[in-house]
Amino acid sequence: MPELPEVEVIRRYLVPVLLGRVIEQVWVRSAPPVFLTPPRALARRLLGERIVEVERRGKYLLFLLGTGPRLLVHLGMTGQLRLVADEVRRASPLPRGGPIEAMLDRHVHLKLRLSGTGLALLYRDPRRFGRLQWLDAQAKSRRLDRLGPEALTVSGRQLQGAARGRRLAVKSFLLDQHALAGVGNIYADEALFLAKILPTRGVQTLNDAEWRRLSNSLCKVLTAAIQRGGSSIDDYVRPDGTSGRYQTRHRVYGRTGRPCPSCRAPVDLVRIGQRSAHFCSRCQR
DNA sequence: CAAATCCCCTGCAGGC
DNA sequence: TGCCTGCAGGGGATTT
Repeated sequence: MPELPEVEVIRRYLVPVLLGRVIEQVWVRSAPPVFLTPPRALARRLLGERIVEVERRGKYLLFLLGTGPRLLVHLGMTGQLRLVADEVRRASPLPRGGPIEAMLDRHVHLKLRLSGTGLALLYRDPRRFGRLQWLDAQAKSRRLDRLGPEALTVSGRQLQGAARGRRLAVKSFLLDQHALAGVGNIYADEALFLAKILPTRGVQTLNDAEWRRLSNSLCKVLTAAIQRGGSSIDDYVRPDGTSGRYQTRHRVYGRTGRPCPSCRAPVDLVRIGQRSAHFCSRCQR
């Protein structure tokens, strides 16, 4: 689900709430394969740590802890980080089916109680494609080290360099996190539309100007999406449960058969590398 | 080495 | 109403 804009929106929301807070209680549900670090060991290590920074790399979030280690979080397709009131309500049970009760369902895998806030941070993930990992103070992470440059700030030259010697569709290239970090299916389609480049084009066929247009389009689309709180299609919500508003601005993603916002021709759909690609065959070349 | 394929999961929409 | 199929924002391991 979440691509770079959604992860960044979550990060910015969490920073003012979490920084300086101590994790004073940890609850885990052992549901493989979410826990790259065994859940009980993860809980033991998180307890008592102070959160000193929250960083993002590609689609990963890193919670930096006071004694040096980090908690690495990837949200997969349906992962959510939610802030909820962590009160004990014995006298008045929660209303059935209410939003808070929904947050305490079987899909919650981790709950961190935050000092001085009355809040808990929940990790919830129905499909369990997300991952949680403890990284020791000096430990290197192969997952992080192998990521390509950040899509938000990548240059045309960098993109071109990463594609050198490769032969694959430009759409597949944008989705390869080792080539470029942060882009997923929505923003790959949107950026290619803005750059007027067909998703099926081989990377070896793009010229300098096209690589430049692509990097500019990536920056433009990702920035606009962050500004509007990300794209809420199905599961994605911000930590307070509210939806993003960029999904209404999608030009081609999820708009198969509907008019291209630029030329009114119907938006096309093809499969590229097992994933759907939306595009306008008139505007994109 | 690079690229294609399969698989991990749940939930939902659409067809019958 | 139920059952079936296909599809979904990700990415890793395995195969070719």
